[in-house]
Amino acid sequence: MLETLIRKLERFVPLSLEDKRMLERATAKVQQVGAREDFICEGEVSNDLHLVLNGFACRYKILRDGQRQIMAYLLPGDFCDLHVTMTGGLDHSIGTLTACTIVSIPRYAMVDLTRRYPAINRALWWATLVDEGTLREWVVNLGRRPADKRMAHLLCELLVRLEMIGLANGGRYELPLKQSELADTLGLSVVHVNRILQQLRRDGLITLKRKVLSIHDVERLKDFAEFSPSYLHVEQAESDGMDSQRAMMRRYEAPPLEDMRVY
Amino acid sequence: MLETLIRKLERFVPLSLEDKRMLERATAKVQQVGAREDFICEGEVSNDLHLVLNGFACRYKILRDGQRQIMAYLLPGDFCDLHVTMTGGLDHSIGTLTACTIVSIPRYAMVDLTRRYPAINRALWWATLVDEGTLREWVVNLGRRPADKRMAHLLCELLVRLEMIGLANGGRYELPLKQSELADTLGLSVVHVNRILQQLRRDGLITLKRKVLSIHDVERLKDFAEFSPSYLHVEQAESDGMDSQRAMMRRYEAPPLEDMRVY
DNA sequence: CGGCATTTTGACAATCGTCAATCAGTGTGG
DNA sequence: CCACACTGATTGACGATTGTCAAAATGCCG
Repeated sequence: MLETLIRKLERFVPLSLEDKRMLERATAKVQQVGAREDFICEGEVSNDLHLVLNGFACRYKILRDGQRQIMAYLLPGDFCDLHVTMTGGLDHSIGTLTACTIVSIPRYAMVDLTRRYPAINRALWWATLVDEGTLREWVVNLGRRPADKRMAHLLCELLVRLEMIGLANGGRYELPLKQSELADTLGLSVVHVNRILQQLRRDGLITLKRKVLSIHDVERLKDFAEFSPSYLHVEQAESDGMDSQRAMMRRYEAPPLEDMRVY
Repeated sequence: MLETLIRKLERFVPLSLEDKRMLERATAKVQQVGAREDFICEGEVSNDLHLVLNGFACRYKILRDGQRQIMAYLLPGDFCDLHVTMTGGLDHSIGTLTACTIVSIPRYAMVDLTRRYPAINRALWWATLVDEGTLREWVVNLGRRPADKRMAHLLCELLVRLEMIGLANGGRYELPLKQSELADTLGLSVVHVNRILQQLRRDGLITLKRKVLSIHDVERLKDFAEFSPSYLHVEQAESDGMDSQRAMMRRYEAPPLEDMRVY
């Protein structure tokens, strides 16, 4: 059931069969949520953590005047509210963008797992740090890039993230977002998003039709957006001839401290 | 030496004398860094973590065209690069804004501490989650607030953070930043920052002279900025008549899971 | 009193937002 | 199959916010 999560975690830290078995066993309820529904609301207290199995969800906040800002996209394999384990409550809402499959994991199960299985502990740490790096990148994007590069950067990030979970290929992926949702992500108006998309199309950088995005020349778009995927900690295991097992070990050894359980 | 850090951590999790003693013992080198110097550079690998003891520092990134975006302010008691413990490298730079005192803590010492002292583990987790919450708030600020509210929000955040470490009082604190640094934080131009500050002064919200900021009516500014400090997890221990010991316990018990070691 | 960094101003331009209308796609019921 | 309604995308005209450039004023330090 949790293949996507496990595959993601194994990008960071190798997990034993036991680790994986225990993770699988922690899942409680699986629920289907329709498109554009909130499934965790601000202030709500829950004894479960949530994980996206399928579909696009997002973390967002609504301001007094009704404006919305999306703070994160939650893709298959992403935790929605891992931090609630410690803080006990959310100061924002989480809703779906498309229909989603959401797994609940009881808080106590997660606490237990992280206490007893150091590799899981480490892996979840990595996942959190990647989220934090992504937030930093969004700050740069919102603060200092003009609308067109901002959009391009987002499209590049989604490309890389979706590639990692097998949902993008050859610069092509399904982008099930409305322009108003892109606007709420990039801090722009819908109208401007529309114009920017058309500009990117005119410039031959992308095709976006019927919710399918095609990036014509990925390198060109990345260069235009000044996109560097390092913050996502992608490591293309096979690309330099290593078999994936060895690649994984090398990755793990990089910080030269055995059994590094931090926090 | 680490009073500021310890006081901050104790806001989240009570620490035993032993915990505190071990933390103190972990410190290695203490260095003085002049104003506006980089002390950790992008890509640089170090076996030490860094903690601000004194002064203002920041995390930032420079774009191709020379623009800078500040992604975080690092105040006394804040870790600069806790996440390097896992990822082993930084994808951005860290520099001082004022002269700073910086403590180095060997990575291995930190790993050891977090493995052997669950309370320290928990406390550092909290600190990280607060940082993440702050980043989310900055995304909202940059994405959806106009320049004046954006500035007001930043000033409120700094007020609360500085109050927590005893560097602000009665809506008044030393703000040693140049307007160009505020601009690089808020994603604005220097000229616009200048005009916004004048507007806030004209509106009677603030006084800012010789690097000292006075907020005339804190509630009014917070309301204007739509600032809610929940993401900073401030809890005013004494304000409702509890003694601080009890307040701390209550805080700790809030998520009702004993010995919660997460991650 | 210089000399330099920083703040402040004004004039102007670019980016981006708002409003309102039109167009296109999709699904429904007759 | 077509009329209809609805949502989302697109367009044009216009306005507001914010940026750029260059100069002047102020503050700070030796």
